[in-house]
Amino acid sequence: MTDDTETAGSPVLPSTRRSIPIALIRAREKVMGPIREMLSDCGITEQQWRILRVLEEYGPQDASTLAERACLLLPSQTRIVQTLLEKGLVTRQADDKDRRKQTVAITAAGQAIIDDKLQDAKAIAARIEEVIGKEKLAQLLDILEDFQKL
Amino acid sequence: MTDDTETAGSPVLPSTRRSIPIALIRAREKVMGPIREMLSDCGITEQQWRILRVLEEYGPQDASTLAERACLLLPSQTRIVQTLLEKGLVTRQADDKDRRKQTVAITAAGQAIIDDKLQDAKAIAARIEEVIGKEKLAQLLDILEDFQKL
DNA sequence: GTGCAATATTTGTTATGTTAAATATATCAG
DNA sequence: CTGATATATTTAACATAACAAATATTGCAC
Repeated sequence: MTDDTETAGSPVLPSTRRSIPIALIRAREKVMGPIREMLSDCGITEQQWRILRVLEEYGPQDASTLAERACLLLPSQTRIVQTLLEKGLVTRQADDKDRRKQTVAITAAGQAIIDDKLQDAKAIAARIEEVIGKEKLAQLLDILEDFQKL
Repeated sequence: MTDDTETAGSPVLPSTRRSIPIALIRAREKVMGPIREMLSDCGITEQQWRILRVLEEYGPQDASTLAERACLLLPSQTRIVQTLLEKGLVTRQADDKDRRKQTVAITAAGQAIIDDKLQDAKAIAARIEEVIGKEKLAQLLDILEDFQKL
């Protein structure tokens, strides 16, 4: 099927298959399918998982930095961190130097959840690599990183 | 900064910068920033815009097909289409052959909104192309399409 | 110290994601 | 033709998140 089949009256923008934001979300939905399944097993949402992953990678950090890295708005993050606190998966405490800042950190229980899902996550990553190819995947990640320059 | 700076105790998964789902969402957030700004001007949400874009590209189509293309669950889409109906941007009518199916189509008013935003959208696309590069952008879109095979 | 900016949280509203159930139509075996 | 099943979509209900505005606290310049 070419881009001209099945079109409406007069498309004035690039095909949605060649639209960056739509192509990104379509790819992401495909990737997230098995991951959401994995997470629903342990009662963790996508955003909660993202916070845990960022905390694991970068260590304890203030709320603003965490929100930037986890792609969350601060008010949303505050509520998500609260539920993670109740679950005992993270801690939150005021910074000693600047008491406006709240430092969030992952707990052993939080780390345990990541460790538990490690095999699943690796299997999902392997499946993706199998379909897309190692080389293209590396290219993709390189290009995606470039978007941070926007 | 290397991947080893600022790490927590023992990261067991790839850096979030090399994690496909997180890299996809980070890139998408960067791209969507100016687009959300553009859309807020005309009181259209991201999902509403996606529906209009897909309807413009593929023409009138049944709800299931539309949902698949716009990356929306049917119940969410039903509500979004209802608000688009109230705004007069789309129409919905039962299919003649199979009256279970609902055919959704964009109206002239809906098309007008797309046309209105055309210049803005082109400027945003041009900015992305300027930063990422035409060639890499084409590569990116090719690779993202491959994810549909997952 | 006063005023202003910065950091987070809190609150309220709206929109969406998600699951299950309900509705309407179509298909098909008998 | 009837009843059972399958398909397409909507509705309902709840949880989550986006977003905007208000509040509280701290840090900093003057």
